[in-house]
Amino acid sequence: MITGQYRNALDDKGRILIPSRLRAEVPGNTLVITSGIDRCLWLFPPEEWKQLSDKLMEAASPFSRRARLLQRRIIAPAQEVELDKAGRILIPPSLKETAGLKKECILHGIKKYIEIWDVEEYGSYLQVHEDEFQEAAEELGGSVSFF
Amino acid sequence: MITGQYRNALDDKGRILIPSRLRAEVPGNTLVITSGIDRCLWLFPPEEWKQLSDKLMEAASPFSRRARLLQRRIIAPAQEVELDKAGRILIPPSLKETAGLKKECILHGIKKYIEIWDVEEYGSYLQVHEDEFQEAAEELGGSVSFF
DNA sequence: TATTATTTCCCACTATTTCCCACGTTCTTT
DNA sequence: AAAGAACGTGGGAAATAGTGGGAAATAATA
Repeated sequence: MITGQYRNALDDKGRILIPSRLRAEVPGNTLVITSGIDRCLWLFPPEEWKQLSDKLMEAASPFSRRARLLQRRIIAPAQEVELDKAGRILIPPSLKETAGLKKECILHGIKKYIEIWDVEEYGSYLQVHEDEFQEAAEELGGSVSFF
Repeated sequence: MITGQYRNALDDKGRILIPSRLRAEVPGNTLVITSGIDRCLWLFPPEEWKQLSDKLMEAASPFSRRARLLQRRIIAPAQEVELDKAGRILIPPSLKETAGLKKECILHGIKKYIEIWDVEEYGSYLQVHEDEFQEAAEELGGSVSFF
């Protein structure tokens, strides 16, 4: 169960350290990186990736415009990456660009996968969606309670 | 039943003491800390956290915009923290920042979880929401009575 | 084929985290 | 009131995390 939010930097070679707390939750030393929804990258343990991509493909005949779109956005950009001895991965340049990563990044775990954001992109994402978040939380008030 | 309001200070290393009265109500010596709604942090006993986060994840595919937002705001920042021998926890830097904690903090128990606020943030929160509080209290007047 | 550029692997340094201990203050008990 | 226990705070040292950079290996270009 991967959670926790961290701030690390891309170095000049395009490498970034996966925070050790997150790393500890990842089996093996390879991950699948791909373009996420919203301006970020998604990192999956190979197992999780297999499940997700299989599901995406099932629902997805190449004759459906939407399916093709999903496949192209999520599946096509996926690459396997290895953790080096220091626990870093090399971000493929094309993905670095699509996510708008510059130097300072936010990494966080969402239970089953890890997201990587540019710090500023994430800041403005949160800002733009603040009202929507408050609404969503308010709605939860009706169905989720602690007791 | 965790209740009571206390004022403790973060030290230079980002540690804060959980007041012993609150600590006494916590089973074990680990808590889950995450970003709350409004500018504060929430501390849950692992059990409670599991329940809450499972509920949040239920309705939550990464392909729903609203679900992603909730996951990013509530689930992603969550981290397990251990109480040290003195009964303190280390506030992860990213959370310290999101909650705007400086030094003096308010800790209070709300039945099943603990909130941590920066003293000043909390003061202005109360001020800003005073009217709304009065209204809410008024509404309750119709349905809740002490006897 | 020689030369240059890029990638991969490894090592090293610094900052942060973790673990432990210590001290003054406050509360409780006798 | 005195003594002891527990509470709240601080800090030092060892271990680990995070970052940078050089050299070897591979790929690209002329």
